[in-house]
Amino acid sequence: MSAGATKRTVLHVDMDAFFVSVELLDRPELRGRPVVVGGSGARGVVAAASYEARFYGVHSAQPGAVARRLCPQAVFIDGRHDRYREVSAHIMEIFESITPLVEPLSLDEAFLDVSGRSRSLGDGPQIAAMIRARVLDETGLTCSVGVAHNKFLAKLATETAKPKASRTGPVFGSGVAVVDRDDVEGFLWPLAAQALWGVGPATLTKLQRLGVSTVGDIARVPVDALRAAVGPAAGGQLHRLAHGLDDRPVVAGAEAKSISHEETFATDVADRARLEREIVRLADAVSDRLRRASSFARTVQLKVRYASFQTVTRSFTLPDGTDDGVEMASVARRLLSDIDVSGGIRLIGVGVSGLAPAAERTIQLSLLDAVGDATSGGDPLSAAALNSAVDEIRERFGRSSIGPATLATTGAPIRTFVQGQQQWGPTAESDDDRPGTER
DNA sequence: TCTGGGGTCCTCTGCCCT
DNA sequence: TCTGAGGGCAGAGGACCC
Repeated sequence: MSAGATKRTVLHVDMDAFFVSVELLDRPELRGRPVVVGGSGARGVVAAASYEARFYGVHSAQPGAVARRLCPQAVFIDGRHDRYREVSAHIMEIFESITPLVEPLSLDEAFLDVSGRSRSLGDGPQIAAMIRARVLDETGLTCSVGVAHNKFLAKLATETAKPKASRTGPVFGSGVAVVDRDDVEGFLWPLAAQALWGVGPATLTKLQRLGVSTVGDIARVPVDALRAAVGPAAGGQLHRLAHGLDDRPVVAGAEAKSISHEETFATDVADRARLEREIVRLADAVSDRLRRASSFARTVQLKVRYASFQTVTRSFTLPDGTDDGVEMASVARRLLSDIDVSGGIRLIGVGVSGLAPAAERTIQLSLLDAVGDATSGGDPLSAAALNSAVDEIRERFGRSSIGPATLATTGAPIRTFVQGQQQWGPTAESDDDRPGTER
C-alpha cells in the first residue's frame, strides 16, 4: 500500500443459498433434502439450489431439465420473490444499523464500508463475526463474509468463506475470510483468471491466446498487451484487478439506470397480435415501476430473442420522455413492426433507460404548456392524470384490480407483474393465446 | 444441456453538426 | 459552396454479473 493511503475496511456479505434457505425457514420439513428453487417451467432455469442439491452438480442458471436429470429426488419449488424481498429488507436493516455505507448488490448480498467503525465495534473480522451472529439470531439464516481493504478483494474472499456442499448439507467453515493487505498476491495470483470481474467465456478465450490462465499470469502481461487483446477499458481494469487494486467506493442508495421486463414463452410465438398484447402487458409493468420510483424515461427499448437465441434490440428516444405505459407500448409496437417474427420468437421484452426524476419532466411539460407548444402523441398531462388514478386504484385494491383493456379476458384475471410474484421461466398461462380486446 | 429475468457497462457504427 | 475531420449522440449488440 502507498504511504498515507486511507485505511479502508470493506466487508462483502453474501447470504448462503438465500432463496432456498428462506424456503427451508418456512418449510422446515424439507431440511436435509435436496431443494431447488426455480427450474420447474418448460424453459425454466435454477434460481438457487440447496447444498444437498449442489452436491449432485445442480447450480444456479442451470436448465431445469438438466437439474432434474442430475438430481431427480430434489424438491422443486417456484420462487416467492416477495418473501425473499421481505427477508432481504430485514437483513439490509441489520447492515445499516452497523454502518450507513451499505451498497446492496442484489437481494442477498451487499458491500459494507466499516472503516469508521473500528473504534466502537472492533476490527473487520470482529465486525464480520458480529454481523453473522446478528443475521442468524434475527432471521435464522447464515451468511458468509469477506473482509479486505477494497470491494473486489472482499468479494473474492467471501467465496473462500462459503460452506462446502455435501450429501447431507452444507459443511460450514468459519464463515469469515480475510485478505491480508500484505499478502494480496499470495491470495490472488493462484486463482483462475475467471475469478476477475469481467472475465467470462468470451474474454477468457481472448486471454488464453496470450497464454494466460491465472490471475498471476494476467498480472505479468504488459497492460498495453491486455488493452490490445480485450479493449482499452477492460484491459486497464483487468490489469488493476490482477494487482488487487480497486478504488471504487461503497455507494449507498444508488439509483437504477434502467427498468425492464421480459418474458420467455413456453413455445415460440409468431402471432403478431399475441406479441403486441405481451408488449402492452410488459410496458404496463415497466411504467408501473417507473411511476412508483417517481421517475420518467427518455428511451424505450424492445428486445426480441429468436429460437436460435440470437437477440435483437430496437430502441427509440422520445424528446420529452414518458412514464406512461400506453405510450411505451405504442413505441415498442412500432419497433416490433420492423422486426421479422414470422419464424417465431422465444422471448420478448420491453425496457426503458435514460431515467430522470419525474419532477424534471413536470417542469418541462409545464413550460411547453405555458408557451402553447403542441406536443405530439396525445396529451401527456391527461395521460398523467389517468395514470395517477390507476396508481391510486392499485394502491388501494391491488395491482391486478385494473389494467390495460387489451389484456382483459372473459373470466380470466389480468396477469400481473407485481414484484415478488414473478416466476422463473415461462408458465403454462403465458403460453395461452387468450383472446383480447384491443383498445 | 440448452440456456430466466433484471440489470450494468463497453464498443462499434452511423448520423448530424460545427 | 464543397469537403474532410472530429465531437457528440443515438442506436445496436456483446459481455458479464447476480
